[in-house]
Amino acid sequence: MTRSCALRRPPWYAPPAMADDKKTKADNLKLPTRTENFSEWYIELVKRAKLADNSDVRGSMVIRPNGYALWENVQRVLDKMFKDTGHQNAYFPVLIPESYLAKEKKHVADFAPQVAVVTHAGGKALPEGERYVIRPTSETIINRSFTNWVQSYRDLPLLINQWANVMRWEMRPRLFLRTTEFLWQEGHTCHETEADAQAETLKMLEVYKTFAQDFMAMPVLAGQKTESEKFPGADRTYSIEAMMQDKKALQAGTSHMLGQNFAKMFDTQFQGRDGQKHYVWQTSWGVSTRLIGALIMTHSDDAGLVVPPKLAPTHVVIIIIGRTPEERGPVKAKAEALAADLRKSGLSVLIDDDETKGPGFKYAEYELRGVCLRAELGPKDLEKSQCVLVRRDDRKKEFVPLADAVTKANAMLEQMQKDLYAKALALRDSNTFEVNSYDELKAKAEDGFLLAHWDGTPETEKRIKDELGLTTRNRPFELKQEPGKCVVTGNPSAGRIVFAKAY
RNA sequence: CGGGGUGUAGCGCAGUCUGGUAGCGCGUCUGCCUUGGGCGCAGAAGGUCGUCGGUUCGAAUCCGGCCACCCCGACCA
Repeated sequence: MTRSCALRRPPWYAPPAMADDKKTKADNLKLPTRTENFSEWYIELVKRAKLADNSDVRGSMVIRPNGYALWENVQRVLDKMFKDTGHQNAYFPVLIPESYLAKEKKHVADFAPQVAVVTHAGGKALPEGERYVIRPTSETIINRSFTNWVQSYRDLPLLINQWANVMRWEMRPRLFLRTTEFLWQEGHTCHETEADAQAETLKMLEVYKTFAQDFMAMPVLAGQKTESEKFPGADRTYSIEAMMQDKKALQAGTSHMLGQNFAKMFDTQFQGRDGQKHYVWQTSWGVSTRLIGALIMTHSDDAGLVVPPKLAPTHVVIIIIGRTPEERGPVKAKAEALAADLRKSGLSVLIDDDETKGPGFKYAEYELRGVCLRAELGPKDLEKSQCVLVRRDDRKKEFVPLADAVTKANAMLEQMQKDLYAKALALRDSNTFEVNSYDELKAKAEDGFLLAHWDGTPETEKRIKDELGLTTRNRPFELKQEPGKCVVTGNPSAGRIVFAKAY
């Protein structure tokens, strides 16, 4: 059928597809490169590594097992950190009476465009005033409970966290980074004094920073957000900001000092040591599945996903090599023994004994999926009592005696964790600049983090955003604050702030 | 919501200009073969060509409406 059809073509006819035939099969399977098109690389990587799919609901995504496994590891580690700092988990409803949001004027005004409203239920239109919103965040409904829970200063501090989904109607969704529905945790706490609440706000920001650096191997700048970047309803907002490989900034976590704003709206009061009624001081803080996007864009390369060992669902994959059952049998036995030993040392191990795929295919496949370490084991290795270990990030082959394999694998993973951090830090440092004039700010707009003096006014901030597409990220604690002159207006500035293109 | 683009097999695409009833690569399935960087050979399955309508003897192809998705802007963790 194919043939007769082809013959019907005029003799000079050559299907355009022929042009691509020079490409090898391997070329066709490759990802777009980061330098060619970063955003296409990202999308393709997410899909090909089977992390997530777009769903038929615009802006919503399906998180596939490979992607969800990453989130589960994020959850496992953070949940422990929260509990170690005295927090408890609870769960609050996904539907919030619309009237709750309206109680906080700034809160409702800023969230309104992003909120999905339930207008019909039980087969009927809900009357005005009895409608529900799907939570975009839970400060309001949680405060409703807190009001009942808190009676006395003895009930404080109240330290609650919830793992949940939230919904914010987004105009321009992007897998993991910005989806209409996303998974997150939101911590909500009540304190007796302003100082206590402020301390909690910074403590949790520090927890996020530690998590980002020690587990995600992602350097972050912790600091305070400006007025206009502040959370609606907070007194102060803090964030951790990371630099992706395309030099754009990504807000990876936030922590808010809420003051008494929500307490006053919901009358959350306690009887103090002085016998008088006082409003509680509150905080809230959260990180989301956006972290998975951050993880990908920080470490991955043109071959696929790279995951820091401390968050990797699979640490080692053992590839069995051999032609015949006679060859494969002993190799497989040895592989299983090795896997058992590796597992005993705390690693997650996969053995690939699929005979229908060649080793080369498997190497590429596990690189795409981000398995940290590949162990190759074949007949030649058995003769020498060795195996081949290859780190995902540098892909250098090492021949290791089987007797040392467990120790070596663990050491390599530990080194990989460190190297990933160092590499990410080097990227950030070499793309962070002090700029001292508007022209320089403009010239370097695409170049990374720009430390500039700013007069502190929302007007100037907006002008820079409108004209250059740069937003303030935060005022990092680690950045020494010395007075200077605003690069736009020349007015006095208390210190430099980070400007960058942002996700 | 504005500007641009794309809808054809599971995925990536050609075919549309010039109408004649659908093809390529990858993947999948079967058999043989192969295994240290995406093996090879042979065979097979798989598509109401986004959707609705119009023109025509005849529409993936021409005309009109609608829908969806992607990219760029406004919003954002």
